[in-house]
Amino acid sequence: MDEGETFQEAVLKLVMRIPKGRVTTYGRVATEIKGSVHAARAVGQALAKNPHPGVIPCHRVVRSDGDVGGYSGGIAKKIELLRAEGIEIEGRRVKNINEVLFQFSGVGTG
DNA sequence: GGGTGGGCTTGTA
DNA sequence: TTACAAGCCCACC
Repeated sequence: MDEGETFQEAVLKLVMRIPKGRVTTYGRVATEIKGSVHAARAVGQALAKNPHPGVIPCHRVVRSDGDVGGYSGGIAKKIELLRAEGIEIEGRRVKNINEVLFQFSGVGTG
């Protein structure tokens, strides 16, 4: 991330790059920024406190297990948003997580 | 200005 | 499936 950018900013910016109908995992974001999957917790913190709700598709971030994880507005809400994008959700997990899983690698277009 | 605790996680046994 | 441990950042005192 840029030196002037903070961890939170980096997370938000990265999540903003997630296209519609796609999702990513906390670990992916954490690895892209800190290179440590354990930073996933910090990623959740950044999203939980996203200063730009609506601009930051924090609902497109799920757990590596496919579970939608949590959501400040409610897990049910997160599921509804994902389904609204065409993502299949079963119970609290993404069925085609492997298909909608967005990868930052190879997206270096901008 | 310094120290501690909690959180939208992950991986292994 | 359940329980435990590791590492990261922000907020509070």
